[in-house]
Amino acid sequence: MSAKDTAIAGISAGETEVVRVLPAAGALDREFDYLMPYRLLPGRPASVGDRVRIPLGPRRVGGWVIAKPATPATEDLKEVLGWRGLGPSADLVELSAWASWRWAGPRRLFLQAASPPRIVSAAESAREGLAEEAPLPSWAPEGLAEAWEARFGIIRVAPGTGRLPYLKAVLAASAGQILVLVPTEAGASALAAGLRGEGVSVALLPDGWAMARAGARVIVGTRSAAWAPAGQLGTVVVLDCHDRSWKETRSPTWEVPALTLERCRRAGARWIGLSCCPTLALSSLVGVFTTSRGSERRGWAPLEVVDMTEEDPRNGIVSTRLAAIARQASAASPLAVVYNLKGRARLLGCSKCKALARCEACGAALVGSGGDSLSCLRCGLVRPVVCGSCGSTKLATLRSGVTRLAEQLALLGVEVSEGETAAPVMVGTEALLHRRVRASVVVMADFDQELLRAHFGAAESALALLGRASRAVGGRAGRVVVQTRLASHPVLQAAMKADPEILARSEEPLRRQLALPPFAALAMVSGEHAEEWLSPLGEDVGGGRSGPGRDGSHGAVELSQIGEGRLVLRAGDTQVLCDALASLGRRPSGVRVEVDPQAV
DNA sequence: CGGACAAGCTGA
DNA sequence: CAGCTTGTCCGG
Repeated sequence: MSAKDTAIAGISAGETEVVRVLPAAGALDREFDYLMPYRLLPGRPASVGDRVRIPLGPRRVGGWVIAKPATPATEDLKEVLGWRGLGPSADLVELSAWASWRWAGPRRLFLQAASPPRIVSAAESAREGLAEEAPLPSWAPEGLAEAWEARFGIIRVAPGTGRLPYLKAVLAASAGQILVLVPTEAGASALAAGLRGEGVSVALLPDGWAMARAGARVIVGTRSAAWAPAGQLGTVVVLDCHDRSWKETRSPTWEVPALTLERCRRAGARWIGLSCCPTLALSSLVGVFTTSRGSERRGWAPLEVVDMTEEDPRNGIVSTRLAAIARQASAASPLAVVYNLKGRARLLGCSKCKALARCEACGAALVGSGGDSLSCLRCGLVRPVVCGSCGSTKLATLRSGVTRLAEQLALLGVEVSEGETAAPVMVGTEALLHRRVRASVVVMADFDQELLRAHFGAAESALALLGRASRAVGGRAGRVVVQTRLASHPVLQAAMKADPEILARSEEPLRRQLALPPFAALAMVSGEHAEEWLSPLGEDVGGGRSGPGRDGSHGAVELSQIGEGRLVLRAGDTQVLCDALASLGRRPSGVRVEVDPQAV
């Protein structure tokens, strides 16, 4: 008998508990019951969320305790092999089940996101006295009082509005822990540093997992931090809650705003989103509270529209206006030119027979790779510059890439850097704006590419991009120049008048008419056996015929084919959509489901 | 998922 | 009929 055999809180020596475990291995989304021997426990009973190692058939795999059933599923139970540290708290284990329904994905992936990056045996004991709720201070910045009162709210702020005042006011008033989610890692660590400077204890995820679990007052992180351990969650703040990076692009395609809203509902916590251009989808879930017209106007940079329909076509992408702006740029007043096509020449055509330069192997467009060869970005084929149809060696650039643009600007005699943030003139893709570039002027070289994207969220993304550009130039103090053939597009009107509502008003009827979110819930299902897997939902796939469920339990869903092996499932709301997906049996590997797809 | 095992195919 | 592939089922 070792010292460990003495009784521990909740269990006496010799007794064992039954734990229900979800294995971490593979695509096995099933749970199994085991005996948890007390000798393996860390001086307390097993908790829901604990990580354990279990025998599964001939294998030994990791897993999570997801319940402690009073009566096991079978008589004959095997023993847990070992206790492997703390995992998600019980409320997050429950939330993982919800997320698995909501985004039709395996639960283990959500539990993984909610687990510490390394084994944590015990939460650090730095627990502070948790704050009580206090009234919002009188100096709280605009919009916060209304959102605070509503408990769930988006505050529509101008681009580049300082976040620290909002966070300090939340810190003064919020009970419990405050979870702050920032779109980029750089932004998260900068914010954590800023708050620490104010003397606040901050856990920066993922490394600060144990500290968050131990009760840090503020938890800061990026997407996966939505799953941060916070036993006493008081408020969640999502910065730039419209940002596309809040959506996980790999399946399951969960997203931070919807997940944290559900988390707050369950925890009785507040949810505050900050955004310069709230999306329709999110505005349909939470109220939007505006700030004054004056402060919004100060944050949006003056917008200059260069109408490319009036431009000499021989100038290509470098309009007379862009050339003039580039010549004026200096180290003290830098220019950033944003162009979303990489490389040198993205679309080539034969000057003689007008045929497009396409890859013989796969049919994709061939791009110029600098010297005297063409290459295919899809399959990697490289071949000399010769027209595939007539053999001519004279090809014309129909659409040039960012490198070509940089070369053209350099011809004007200005110092140009590509992708860097150094020279008076910087040329790069959208990524340039993500890197917190400082510029006096930002030129969007071909904004029509953003406006004309075939996705229903294209216009909203385009406005978000202008918001980012406004932030880069410091709002009113700078300038954003847009080259376009769609000079009166509502996105441009909205940015020009510093009023995102203008875009919302034009988008809403379109979305309603086309039954797109937020007026319908969509899921894209793709892969070889997609149609077969979906067949219980309706007979006719392809014609867009609706097929109510056999038992009628999940209401009407509609299935339509949008491409080779790509189907869209449409329902009146998320509940109906997710119930329909959940009613289907095990998904064959290779069938991919994307709930709330961006691109339809 | 990954292993176990059964059923089906092949070649001598 | 051994040896191999392919498919289906199971795990507590």
